[in-house]
Amino acid sequence: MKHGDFQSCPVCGNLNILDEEAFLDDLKCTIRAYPKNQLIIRQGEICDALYILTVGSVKTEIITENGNLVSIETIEAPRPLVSEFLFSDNNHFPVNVTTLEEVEIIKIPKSEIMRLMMSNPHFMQNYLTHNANRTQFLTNRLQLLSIKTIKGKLAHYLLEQAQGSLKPFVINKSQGELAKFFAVARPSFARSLSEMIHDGIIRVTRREYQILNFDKLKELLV
Amino acid sequence: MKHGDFQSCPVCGNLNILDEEAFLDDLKCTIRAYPKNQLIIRQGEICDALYILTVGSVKTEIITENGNLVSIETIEAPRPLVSEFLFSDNNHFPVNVTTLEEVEIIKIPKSEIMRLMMSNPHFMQNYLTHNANRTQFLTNRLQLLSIKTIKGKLAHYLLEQAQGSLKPFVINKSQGELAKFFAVARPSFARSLSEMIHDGIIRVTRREYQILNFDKLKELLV
DNA sequence: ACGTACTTGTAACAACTGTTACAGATTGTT
DNA sequence: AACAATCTGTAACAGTTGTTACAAGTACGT
Repeated sequence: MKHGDFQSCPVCGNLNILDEEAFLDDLKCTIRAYPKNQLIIRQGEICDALYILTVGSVKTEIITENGNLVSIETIEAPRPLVSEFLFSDNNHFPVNVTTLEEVEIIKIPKSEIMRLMMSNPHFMQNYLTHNANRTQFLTNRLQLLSIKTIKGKLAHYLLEQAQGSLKPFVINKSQGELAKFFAVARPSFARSLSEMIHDGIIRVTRREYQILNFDKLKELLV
Repeated sequence: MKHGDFQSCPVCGNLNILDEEAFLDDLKCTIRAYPKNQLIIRQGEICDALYILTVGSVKTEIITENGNLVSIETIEAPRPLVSEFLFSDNNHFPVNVTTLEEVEIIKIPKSEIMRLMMSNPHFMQNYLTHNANRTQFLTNRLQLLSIKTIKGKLAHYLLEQAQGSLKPFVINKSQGELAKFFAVARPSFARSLSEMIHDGIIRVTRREYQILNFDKLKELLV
């Protein structure tokens, strides 16, 4: 079977696998494709396998009690999906996962992961590092959400994305998606955005953003 | 050396250690005590060891760009501190850790953790499970912060704490601490709280909370 | 090129939250 | 018991955000 780029996955890469086919056969994993815009993991479902996205991209979201969706992130192949929950005592997915395009996913049972972990120190190290990175991502997300104003959130996010450069950069999200990312209402986000544009702090063309005034942008964090 | 309850730590427990003294001596770890109200880990510092809190309790907080503090959680012995960041690529602590009382902390170098992980499957399993639980905690925190109203946040939190019971329960945080936990201003929190009391939804005596009307409380989530 | 689905801009108003300030209550300490 | 430190209640006002609604713009497939 032909399949996606397995070896450059942050968890499954660098394992010194000579024969990938034989390795995957031996692993008792299943490979499956899903169409675009399909909900493949529901919040609350049991998590007893590691999912590896080898082709395509997905998004993860939380459903809040009032039915709102808060986006967590978009994930692009090759990368594990929600690997950080596999070993938790309460092994239920805390998020929804939805495909953004046609995807291919390898599903590896938890028992196999345990075996791999024991036998392959590289795999273990990869897994630990990946999960630690995930936690840092979530902590950063927490910090973003704890900023009280929309302009402050956007400033935090833009400063992070721009990485100190004055060059324009693309944020591949619509305003609606950004609003969900910031957990705010879409028209409110649009208002804050247009005020910042009007004040000459940033410039926006389609999904291309450019910071015009770093100092004013940083002031919005205060 | 006498020290705290090491063996019931979620990561270090159940390791079939016969001689704890010998184990700790062999581990090249250091044990150290800190006084009350001391900042022991600063946000941004390098993280290259596992910290295990064996006596006392600490709190963790994030400093946002505008200088506000957002509390993440309080941690009680015995438990590892910020173990979830030890293996990240960017190995800086993303939080401050401050003692709430006199504490004792065991510090184990990262290299020793790697060795333990390889040689002791129990330790590895413990570590994985603990970190997975931490990630679930953070995801839950994320969900809480994404609720837009203060009453909604409090409702979410109280419903979680009460666990379906009508009996009073204690939340060991002041209003100021709860406000920091919810990332809102203290007087705003007090106002929302007093309105909910006035509306007969909850009853509060000191730090004892009781839900009087589950239905109305759940409505606040909408 | 046409239509559909999605995206953006904007307005008016209600609702909510932050800020600042101060007085009174509670707690822990000496 | 007295003191200091912390915590709580509350008020007025400004500032920010949510809601709803609608028009206009853009992207995409056939």
